[in-house]
Amino acid sequence: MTTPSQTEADFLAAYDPRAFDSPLSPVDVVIFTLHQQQLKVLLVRRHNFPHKDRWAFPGGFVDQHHDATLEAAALCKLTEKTGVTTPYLEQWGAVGNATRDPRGWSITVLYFALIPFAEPPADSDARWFTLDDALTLNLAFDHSELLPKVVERLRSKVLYTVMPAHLIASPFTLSELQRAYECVLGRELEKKAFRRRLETAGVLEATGNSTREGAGRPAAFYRLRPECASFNFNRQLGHPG
Amino acid sequence: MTTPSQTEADFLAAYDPRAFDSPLSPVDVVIFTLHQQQLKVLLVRRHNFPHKDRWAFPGGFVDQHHDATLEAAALCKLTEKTGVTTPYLEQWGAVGNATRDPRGWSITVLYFALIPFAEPPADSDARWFTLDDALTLNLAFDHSELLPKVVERLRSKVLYTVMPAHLIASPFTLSELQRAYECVLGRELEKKAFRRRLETAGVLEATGNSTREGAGRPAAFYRLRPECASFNFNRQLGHPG
DNA sequence: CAAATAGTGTCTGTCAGACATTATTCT
DNA sequence: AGAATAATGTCTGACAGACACTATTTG
Repeated sequence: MTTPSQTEADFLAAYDPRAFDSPLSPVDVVIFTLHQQQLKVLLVRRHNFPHKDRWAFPGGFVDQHHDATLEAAALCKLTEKTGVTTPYLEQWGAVGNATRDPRGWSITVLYFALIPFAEPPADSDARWFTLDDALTLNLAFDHSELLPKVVERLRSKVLYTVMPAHLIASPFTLSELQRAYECVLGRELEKKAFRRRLETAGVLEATGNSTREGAGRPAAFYRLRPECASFNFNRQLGHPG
Repeated sequence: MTTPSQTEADFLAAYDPRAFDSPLSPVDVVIFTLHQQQLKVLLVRRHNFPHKDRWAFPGGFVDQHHDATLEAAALCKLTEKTGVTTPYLEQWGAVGNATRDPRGWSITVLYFALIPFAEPPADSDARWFTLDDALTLNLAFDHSELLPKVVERLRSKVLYTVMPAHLIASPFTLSELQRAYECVLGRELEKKAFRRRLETAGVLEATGNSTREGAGRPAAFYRLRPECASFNFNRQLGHPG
């Protein structure tokens, strides 16, 4: 294969990418939002084989000519299904084995995204499911196995980040943000401790206005400082009780 | 492509994996150890194009017939270069773009491993480099860009895990473990706080014996409880000062 | 006024940082 | 004894949990 006098340029000129079987390499995005006090996941119904007509994460193959990077490919899948262009987007990891896709060895790179609620575009094949419903569906490929793992990451990171701020519309009140944390964690938080933590971290900034929305004292509006989008606290929120 | 009456079985029977260009999909492993109070990285010299003769992380393509999973493929690369069969092995993530490999679109799945020091097998093309040296080399592919990112993950996880225990031979003394933390972090830790933290977490177990190694009072030996290999503390070690 | 929601005061417990002190070995 | 290393005692400060309290709005 490599002769003694061959140069790198010779090698590349002669290189045929189809000479070897490469695994399939899809990119999938688990998109979360919060709506009506419930954590929801966006799923699309598959129109093609394999697993035609089953629900799945938005995703697909990298377009080698149009996508410059993996992250760009993931963002593209997300924007296509939601219209959102600047989500919180994080790579969960890669999952690869011989059995997850009936077509053969497949390595998916899984991302997850957090966006404020919006109805999918009218022409879309995508639908929001509550997390509980999504967990009971028999999703395409190994997506039913992956979903709980992605949720686990989300729940564990919520204990030391401001991730729930990305699930709601900005600006928001502290009570709204606290409810977002509570929906993700599935338990209540102490109001005072919650506010003190955000206050001393300095991750939020007040926006001049107040709301009134019905009864009660109006709340101040805040937004996440953009440079704090991935802020990490030194301590985790404590365990319940 | 999909006709109305086609079944999943028909589809799979007709499916040709080579009909589409798949990106290249290597698996690479960044292997760390601790030797002579220094954090070291294992690199191999490339014998083939591209980037012949440059140093690189151990890695290569998945063997679709012999590797059942991505993790098995990573473990296989590691064992081949070090002889170690049960390292601490964690996926760092996937990196994919059109430019990282001159042969074309390539998605690497990057793992990192922590092992107690051992010389590479005699017939091996692998060599330990101090981290500082490795960071100055011009490595193959984008490995010089990736190395600092992997190190960043290591350093940040050391603040709330027992990862350095995997870098040293077991059993170990508390002083040895503390030195391992200090080598990774590049700063000194408070002895009492360090011990109290491990004590109250209950992640170590004493092994009956004591050592003497030269001067001073002999220290007790401990090993990491296997079920605590991925233990997470609720609080991070504080920032220096 | 009462109900509802926003926001604060303050006590307690946990645990990391700092550093002084004691313990056990060797030469 | 003195040097070297291991191990402990204990004070302080940061910050989370708990919960009672005050503040501001609408009806």
